[in-house]
Amino acid sequence: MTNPEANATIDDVAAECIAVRLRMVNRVVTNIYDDALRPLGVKVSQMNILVATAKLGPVRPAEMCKRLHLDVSTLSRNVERMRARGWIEIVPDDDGRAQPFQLSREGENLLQEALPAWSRAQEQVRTLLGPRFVNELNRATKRVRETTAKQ
Amino acid sequence: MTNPEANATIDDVAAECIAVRLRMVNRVVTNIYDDALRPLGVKVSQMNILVATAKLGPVRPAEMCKRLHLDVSTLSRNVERMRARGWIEIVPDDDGRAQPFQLSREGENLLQEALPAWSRAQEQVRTLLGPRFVNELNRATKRVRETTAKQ
DNA sequence: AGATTTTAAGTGTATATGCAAATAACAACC
DNA sequence: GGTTGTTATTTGCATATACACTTAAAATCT
Repeated sequence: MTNPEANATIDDVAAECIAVRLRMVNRVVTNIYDDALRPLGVKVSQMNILVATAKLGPVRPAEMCKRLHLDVSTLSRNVERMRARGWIEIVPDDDGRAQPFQLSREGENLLQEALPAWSRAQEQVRTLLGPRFVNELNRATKRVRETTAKQ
Repeated sequence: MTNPEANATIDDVAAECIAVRLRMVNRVVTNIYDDALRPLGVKVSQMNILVATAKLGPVRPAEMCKRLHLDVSTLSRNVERMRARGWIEIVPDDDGRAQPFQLSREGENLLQEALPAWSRAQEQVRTLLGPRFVNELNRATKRVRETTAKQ
């Protein structure tokens, strides 16, 4: 029952839980992109950050985290791994606390080389989930961006 | 451009990548459920498995993994953690390789106690994402279940 | 200017996740 | 019935993720 008056049951959770479904689809989709990107030695999680970095130019971790709704400590480790691989580089900043980073030449090369694999995965996933899901995902994403500011 | 003839660009990835959006929404939603469940000392990832275990009765890891599209090694560790907490118990099986498990009494108690927190998170997420997204997620989930059998 | 508060980022710890390889038990084949 | 192959699960390793806490630097306040 979706009746808010009634108390939920374990069966309701099994039948309706949004997190169950979303997390399952997320696993399947992530694996499809990761499979396609494997020959390039990059995972979709890092490609996401690299693409966002390409778009934002030199950007501070905190700013990136707001955009991606990512915890700063998570980004910190990801940045370190990608820096170690030479895909991003730290740039100086007037504020001594800040550690802005940007895409390196190698990072841009990697992205260029990854585009065909990305396209294949993207098409595979679009076919799997259907265009209506993708449309609703876009709307939901906008709503999330507007609603939860993620200090 | 969504034109399959043309080569994708980095801007296309930033503007269209399904994985970026899905993973972001997944992070936000997981955090909402985890926040609600924190007082109970369980995360939504484990609650998912507990609920599936409640529904399936004694179940083998491989069978559970097919249902949830989870890697067997991932489930193996999750089961170990939940067994250590007393929420599930291993049951004997004729096949010496199999390690079927079921919900324990304590596991069922935990689920019962977690229901109100789950309901709050579920409503919060439904409001955030909108009913149309939830509908499409359900359709997409069915398609994933039918399409990718996940050996 | 000096003390306090706020902000930016990194560290410690824990869970979640998946691939590759190892292990163990069953099944099939000759 | 012993060898070979298959299946079920676990382990080793690496990344992704977040919370709590720490550290360092800037901003504010008096």
